[in-house]
Amino acid sequence: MGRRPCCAKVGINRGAWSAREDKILMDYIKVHGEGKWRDLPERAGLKRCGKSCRLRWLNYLRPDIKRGNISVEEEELIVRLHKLLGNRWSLIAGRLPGRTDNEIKNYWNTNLSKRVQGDKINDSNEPGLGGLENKGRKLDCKPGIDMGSHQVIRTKAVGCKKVVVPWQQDKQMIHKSIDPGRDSESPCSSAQQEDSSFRFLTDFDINELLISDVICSEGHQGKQINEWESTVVDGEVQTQPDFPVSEHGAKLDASTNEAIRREDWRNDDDEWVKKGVATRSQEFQEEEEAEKEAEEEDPREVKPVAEDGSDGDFEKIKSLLHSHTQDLEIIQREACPTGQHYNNNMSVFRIVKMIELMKTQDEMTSLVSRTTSYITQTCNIFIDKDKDLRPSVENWISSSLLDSVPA
DNA sequence: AATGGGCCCAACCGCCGCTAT
DNA sequence: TATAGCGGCGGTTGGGCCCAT
Repeated sequence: MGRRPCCAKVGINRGAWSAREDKILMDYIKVHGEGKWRDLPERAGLKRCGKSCRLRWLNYLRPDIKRGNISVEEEELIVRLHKLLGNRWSLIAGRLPGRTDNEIKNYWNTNLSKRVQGDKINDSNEPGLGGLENKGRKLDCKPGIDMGSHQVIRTKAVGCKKVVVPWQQDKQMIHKSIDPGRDSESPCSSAQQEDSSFRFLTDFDINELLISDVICSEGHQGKQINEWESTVVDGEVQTQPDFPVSEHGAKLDASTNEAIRREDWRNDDDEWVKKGVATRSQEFQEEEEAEKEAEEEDPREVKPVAEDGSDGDFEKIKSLLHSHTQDLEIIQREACPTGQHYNNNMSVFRIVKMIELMKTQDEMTSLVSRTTSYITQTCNIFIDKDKDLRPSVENWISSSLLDSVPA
């Protein structure tokens, strides 16, 4: 299956943009906004390829682009993010407001990569950025950050094959499912798994998400899991009264540094898993007890509709979900300073990407735990009570999410 | 002053993921 | 389910500039 070229090659201007072309493009975008790049040249009267217009706008004409030299602080951040993420320039650029991926890529290739190389050769015995100099400047880098060899975090969509989300009555299974060292066998009965209307909430292996996707995913091929994704996104933001969404922006840098500092879980997956097995069993027991206590007092706890036979909790659930889909907007806004919004079909893996720099692994584990718990809790209400009502709730969850996510 | 080499960076190219149909 | 199309990403290119000879 061939792809037609993005534009006709004949009659198209190439090379450097003239001031007049820039003005036409800026004026057009000012009126019509970004997007529809393919049609833009014709509509705007530009003899340019749509992709060329997009690039010109994103890398040069955008009003929020920061001009001037890259500061020492920015440079250090680039180095550290590159250590963490590898050549994923757009992600790195997302952490440097006003800087474009192209600019950072160029800066890396022309300045930093050589110095990193030199650092590896000349300074192999000394940890840190000892050999990293920039026109007389020396980066003030924290000890323990090795410029040379590193293992980057690679996020990748993970195919969801297994069912691990447990039923309400066996809450301990929730913890089992997120513990990398424990048995990942599905706690759900086959009959429950076959319930197609519920499957979109359960077709998900948290073990894979945690180990392969969050920590260092490799060898997995993504696939679309839109229905489930929406729900988990919903759960992700809605299930955590202790999740300080409004403070995320302020915590971005601190959490990034923290993520980089935590060499222990990045350098060796197996080692991390071992550590996790050793320490998490006890942690989860403690968390479980704490949760039990908290649940008894939590006014937001949603009781099964079956208890009093009314549907009143449906409205309560709707209200909770709605309030947290608003939180999702905040997360998006603060996690995407470049304005690069994710589109309506929010996937959990995109969310993971967004927050991977903001959250440590432990936070992530806790996040998935709460998400799983909430989804399970919510669904059981309808499984227990009213099979006819459940699809409408599922639909409502999906549609309300779509409404709440900025285009 | 002419020339050649190196550097910088805007722009291009090709591929890929996602979405709509 | 298959396919077409769009937007985005990362690697590469090449023109212009600077500097040493």
